[in-house]
Amino acid sequence: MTQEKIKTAIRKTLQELFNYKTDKIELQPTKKEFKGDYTFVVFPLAKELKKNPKEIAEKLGKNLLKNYDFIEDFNVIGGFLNLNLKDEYFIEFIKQNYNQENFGIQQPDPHRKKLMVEYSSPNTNKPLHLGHIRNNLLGYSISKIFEATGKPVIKTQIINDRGIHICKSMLAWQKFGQGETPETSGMKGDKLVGKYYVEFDKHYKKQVEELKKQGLSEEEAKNQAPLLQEAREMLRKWEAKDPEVMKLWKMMNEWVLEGFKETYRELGVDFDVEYFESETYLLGKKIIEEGLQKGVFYRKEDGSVWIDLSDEGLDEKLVLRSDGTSVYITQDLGTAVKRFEDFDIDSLIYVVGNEQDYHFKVLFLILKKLGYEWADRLYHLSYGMVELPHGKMKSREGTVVDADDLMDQMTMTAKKISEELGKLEGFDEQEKQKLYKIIGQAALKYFILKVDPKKGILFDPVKSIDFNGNTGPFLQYAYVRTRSILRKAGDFTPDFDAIQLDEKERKLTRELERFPEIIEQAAQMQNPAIIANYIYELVKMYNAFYQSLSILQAETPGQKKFRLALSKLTGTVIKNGLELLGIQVPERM
RNA sequence: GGUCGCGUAGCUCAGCUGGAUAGAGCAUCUGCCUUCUAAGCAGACGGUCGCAGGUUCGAAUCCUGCCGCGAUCACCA
Repeated sequence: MTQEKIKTAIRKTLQELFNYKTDKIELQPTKKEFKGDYTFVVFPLAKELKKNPKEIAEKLGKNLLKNYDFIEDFNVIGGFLNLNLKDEYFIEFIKQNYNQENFGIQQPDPHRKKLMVEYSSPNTNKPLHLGHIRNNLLGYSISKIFEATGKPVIKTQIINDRGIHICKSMLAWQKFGQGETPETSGMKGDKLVGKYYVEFDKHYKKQVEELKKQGLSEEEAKNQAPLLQEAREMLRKWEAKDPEVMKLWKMMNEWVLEGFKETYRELGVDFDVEYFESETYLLGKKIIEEGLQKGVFYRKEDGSVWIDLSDEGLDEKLVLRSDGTSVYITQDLGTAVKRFEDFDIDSLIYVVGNEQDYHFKVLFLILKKLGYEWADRLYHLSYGMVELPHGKMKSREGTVVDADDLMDQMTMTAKKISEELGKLEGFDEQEKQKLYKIIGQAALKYFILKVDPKKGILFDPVKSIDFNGNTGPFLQYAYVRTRSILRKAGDFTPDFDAIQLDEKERKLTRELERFPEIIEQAAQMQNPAIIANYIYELVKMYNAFYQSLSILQAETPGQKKFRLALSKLTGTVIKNGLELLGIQVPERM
């Protein structure tokens, strides 16, 4: 990176002047109130060198100015050394990069060990909802971001296609479905199955009420309701591979998966490998055996197996039931190990909501105690819940926002706003439809990804989506303008004459320079919001530049070319940045 | 109750691993479409960074305590 030039210069000079060695030089863009392009803070050095910060800064500045020709000037305020760079420094950077479509984006290096990202991982008893959307967007985006740093990524999910909740929809369908299928009902498969999950709950509640009237306690009634008993029986049969149950299970699972596929496609996310819980739920028992031998676990009198994590500030945790069957964490132990066996990976990110923070803490700790060396390269990308103005989403109470419905709604909103503004008038119907979708998706995705994952989101489906300000469509629009200006200008060659740069041009260039660094940072912190907010900053600067400096009517040809190049690179960064968020960008709008 | 997370403008959020006078958008008000797309730009208004201490040249940022909100503490997943 070009910025490295400055850092290296500072590093060298510090060593020459004070015999002070350091690897990390932190450079920050100079605040607009002060003169300069980059600021180096010398306070931290003052202590170590036992010298007055101002003195250090002055000396450093003088030597930099003397020895490096890209430095124009410097000034010192307190312990801040503000460096003024020559125009050539910025021009050189633009010249090098303006034509690079992949600016900032690296190709995954096949020689590096891979990273696995697990996300989505739905249950097959109901459709995807708003919460899954946040999960999917985060998972997909973080995968893209890592790839852009050169790390190869395997995207995966584990489909929870087994268990009592699945049996509930199956049972309800069997009892009340009258042979209804996605074809006969015209419903999407996941919606149909979800309908019977709700149906189960309705009838179940009724039964519980009746039992309570007969004098049973709440708890007894819930436990003894015939429907639940039947569902449990069905689960037992499933585990015994009863052919009837298996057939039903396979059929309904296929319906759901077909439905998911469609939702994923609409959302623009995908997976490289899929795991199914029905195939992996028995894994992990071997690991328990292993752990018992190593003395990591212990067995209680009733046969259940536990781990004591109290010296880590956690509790005792069950890892195997007294009847020898596995619990959630047993399976997760098993699948984690399996993944490292199946693939050439060195780390694994789980994208899972923050209600499972504790679970993953325990999971990682156990794996560490078992001695897996990769255990400290497991990460939980934890994110906050999405809440609605009315409160929480509850699938049984019908207060969920369905993923498909939401996406449709976004397309409609995009259409409405576009029509009101009279945009897209020259486009034919097919192009329009495509654009509505792209714009609606951008609004939704950006709205969710721009906030820090660990924070909760308040999502108001009607009000919260806007196309002004810090939104997806705003950024798309900015990109489209960079394209339009290049179309007008036609081809140009990069022979920038000696020109003087405007303050806005310098600022924009300085911002562009940061892009590769920002990607690195977003990957490191596992936070796509860093990219989102960076692009927004960039676009604000671009708009200011665009609006107030005439690009095509620049005073000199060199200036015009420079501005065009600046426009082009800005467009590239917007595009690449948005694509890291899984947001498409149109050529025109 | 224990543990974890969050608390920044009326609202929604930034604030990059401690830096200079705290930043956007929405909302409210004022300007700017005959010149590259006004889904835009320029400006005004708006702050005890939950509260109280501490660490230091310097704290929204780190530490401690308290208050508020949320999650979690199952032989559920």
